[in-house]
Amino acid sequence: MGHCCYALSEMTDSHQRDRAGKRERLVASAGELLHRQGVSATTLAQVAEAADVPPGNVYYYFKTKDALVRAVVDARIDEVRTMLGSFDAQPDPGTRLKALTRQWVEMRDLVARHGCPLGTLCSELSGRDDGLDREAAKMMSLILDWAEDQFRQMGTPDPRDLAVNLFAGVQGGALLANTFRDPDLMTSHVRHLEHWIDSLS
Amino acid sequence: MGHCCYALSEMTDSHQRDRAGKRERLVASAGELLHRQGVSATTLAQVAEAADVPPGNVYYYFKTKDALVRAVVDARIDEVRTMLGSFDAQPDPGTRLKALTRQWVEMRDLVARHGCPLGTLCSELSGRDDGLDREAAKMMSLILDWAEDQFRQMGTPDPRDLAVNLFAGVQGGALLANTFRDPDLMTSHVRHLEHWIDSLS
DNA sequence: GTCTATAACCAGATAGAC
DNA sequence: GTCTATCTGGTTATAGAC
Repeated sequence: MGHCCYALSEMTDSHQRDRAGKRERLVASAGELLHRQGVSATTLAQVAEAADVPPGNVYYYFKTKDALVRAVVDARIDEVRTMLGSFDAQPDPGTRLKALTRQWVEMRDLVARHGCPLGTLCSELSGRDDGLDREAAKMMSLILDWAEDQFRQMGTPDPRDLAVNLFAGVQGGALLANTFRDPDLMTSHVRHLEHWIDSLS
Repeated sequence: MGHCCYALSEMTDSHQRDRAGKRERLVASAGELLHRQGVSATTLAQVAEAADVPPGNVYYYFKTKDALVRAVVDARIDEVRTMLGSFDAQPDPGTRLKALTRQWVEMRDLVARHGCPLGTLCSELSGRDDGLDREAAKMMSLILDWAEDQFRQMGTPDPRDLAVNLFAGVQGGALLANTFRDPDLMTSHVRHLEHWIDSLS
């Protein structure tokens, strides 16, 4: 997340460097294209070309298109975990919560162009018969549970409702920033949310 | 909007009853399918079948698929206008704003299943080279401008920011309700927003 | 184990029949 | 004026070549 939104974990086994390299390039390219164009509008040929992999060759690395999408979602889940973990360095829950919302300010240009990478995925994957919608929901659950915990540490009543309120604000702000292609909308809206956080302590 | 979310304006010319009837049935069916499945995942064959029109025949009524999508967006814009107009009956701006948010509570089941009919459209149509993204943005502009005006009537400072804050909350709540398939999330979140509105006056 | 040629299918769009 | 048979292109997926 954050500056390096489409980043993925480093490869570990140098024996399988090329293979893993291609696989990861495919997931990275797919993640970017899924964000920019949506899931069903993105073709495997586009993903292959963006990853510099021969077209049609995608099926060697992923049994089906859905499997590739699933890999993208799982990568996002990892990114969310890493992001939340990085906030532990902050001294108090209010500062940690503002470190969360600041992420969306930092990727405001990306958000204005293509929407929140998490929100658009959840929106498009919602209501699928396979488990992909639930997988996408995990991204949001991680954040909501984490935020709820922060509010609880602040000693506020109804920490879950506050977490939902905060993150709904972030997601709704991202949607409007995208709709109006206006990164500044994201910035000023998050400022509003941060003032709200400060008002609670 | 509201209870009859996919409703369209009545036909006017009984001479063209069948023709207009089919055209409107196509727009209504398309609107529902676009909401349920998304734009690019919806095929014209599905729309034709849902509207009980011969497949392939869609092109007699709409030059292209984009033209059909545009007709759906325009119909939504009209629905938004009608909805906002219906709130004029309310006595004061605070009550009018709560009448707005109440709409999303009333369609909470629809929202939980397929997302906000306005938000998902804007999300998917954003960043298109044709003017469809701007057309979709009009739906949101109408609501934001109207809400801004209500806040201004309440005499609050920064009415535009408050309008954005309110509607971002609604849209974000809809996204989370959809992600977790939980209509109650929409209900309780809107209650939170309504308390916030009350706290301003 | 890695990749390519091709199959099978389905989309949007059109020419022309009624 | 209304509708249908068909075409073209592109997509997912696979069988089999290297």
